[in-house]
Amino acid sequence: MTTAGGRPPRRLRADARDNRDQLLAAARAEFTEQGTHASLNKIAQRAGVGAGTLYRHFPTLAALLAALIGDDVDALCATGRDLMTHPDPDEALAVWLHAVAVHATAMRGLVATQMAALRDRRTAGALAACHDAIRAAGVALLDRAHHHGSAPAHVDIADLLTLVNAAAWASEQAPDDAALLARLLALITAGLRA
Amino acid sequence: MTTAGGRPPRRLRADARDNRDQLLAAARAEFTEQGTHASLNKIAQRAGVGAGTLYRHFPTLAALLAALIGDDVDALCATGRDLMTHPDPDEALAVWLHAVAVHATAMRGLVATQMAALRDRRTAGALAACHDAIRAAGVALLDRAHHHGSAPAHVDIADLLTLVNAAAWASEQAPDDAALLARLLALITAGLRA
DNA sequence: TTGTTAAGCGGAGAGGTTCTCCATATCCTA
DNA sequence: TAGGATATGGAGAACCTCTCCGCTTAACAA
Repeated sequence: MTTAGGRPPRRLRADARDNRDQLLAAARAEFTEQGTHASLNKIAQRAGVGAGTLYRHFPTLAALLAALIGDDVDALCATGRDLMTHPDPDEALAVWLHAVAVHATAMRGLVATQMAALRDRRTAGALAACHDAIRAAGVALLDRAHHHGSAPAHVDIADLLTLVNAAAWASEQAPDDAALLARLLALITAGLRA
Repeated sequence: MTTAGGRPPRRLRADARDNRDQLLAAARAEFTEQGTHASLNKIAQRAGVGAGTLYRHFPTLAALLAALIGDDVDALCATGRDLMTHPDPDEALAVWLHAVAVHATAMRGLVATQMAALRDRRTAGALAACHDAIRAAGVALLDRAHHHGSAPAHVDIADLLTLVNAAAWASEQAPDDAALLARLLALITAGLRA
């Protein structure tokens, strides 16, 4: 909750803090049901607050998302640290990439919204912190695989993560092909062992 | 223009045909400027017709897109046929995949809209024909690479194309990194030679 | 306890979108 | 040229996002 998560501002009035929590809960519920295309209006309504309140707490969709996925991101980084002691560096990397992809598909539309948000000057900050945390974890695993002799030297972790996210996005578009994500990741990791 | 393109219906009244052409031209212009998030209202306005007319000719965004990209798809298939005589099967496949990706990024948002449309029962038909045509061209090239001994046997062309489209989508999200697409495709094709 | 005040609230409203409906206008054929 | 089939357009319904600002209320000092 502390490394990458969207921290609430310095000090919040008690009622404001309650509303913020209500909003996060409502958003999580609504996103789970509708994907990130859920209406922000409806989230405010579900939380029992006015639209203005939502927009004051979370000026953009990305800010809301960042607050929501912060914990997941921290968990992902912890998993990465654990995997550093895994006996097989190749498998460690593969397992972690899979975890990244699964996280990305936690809510329908998450990947796309994140990618879009990273491009948007207004909102890049909130999500960029999450991204950086993940990249840092990934670079360690990739380095280890490289020194182990299996991964090629010229692979950029940012590119690799981008491709993994893209695969997650694609698998999200085909919800009735549950095995697609695994097949796409296999295609990708095959390249790493080349 | 004949294989996969969105053919106009059987017989069209002369004025209707004119309007249809106006709409396609306006859509192409608007999509080029704004990406596929362009407002359909504005397209109708630009074409000088009412919104109702647009929706009668193209009930959905996907139908409009299918009519627009039909020619591109045919060109892609022709390129595929040409590449069948290329001396190096590996390179032929790589070149063709690159062409597929470039086609997919011709208009911002094209890939995402297509992918989404393929999932939508109302609109799957129009674009599925395009997809099938491309897949047919790809399977020939992949087969050839496989018999040449380079591509692994278990690769599904549909998965490969999905991954290539996903890469195209990702590179579209990062418009200021012009080389990203090439790097992602390199990552993918490295896996094919594994 | 009570008064002051800044923080926070909510919802109407501006301006955008998609998509439908059907009275009207236009083409085409006999 | 007349009449029926076909196509039109734009107002309107129902959504969306995001802003503004008068009102409410928590928090703190006296």
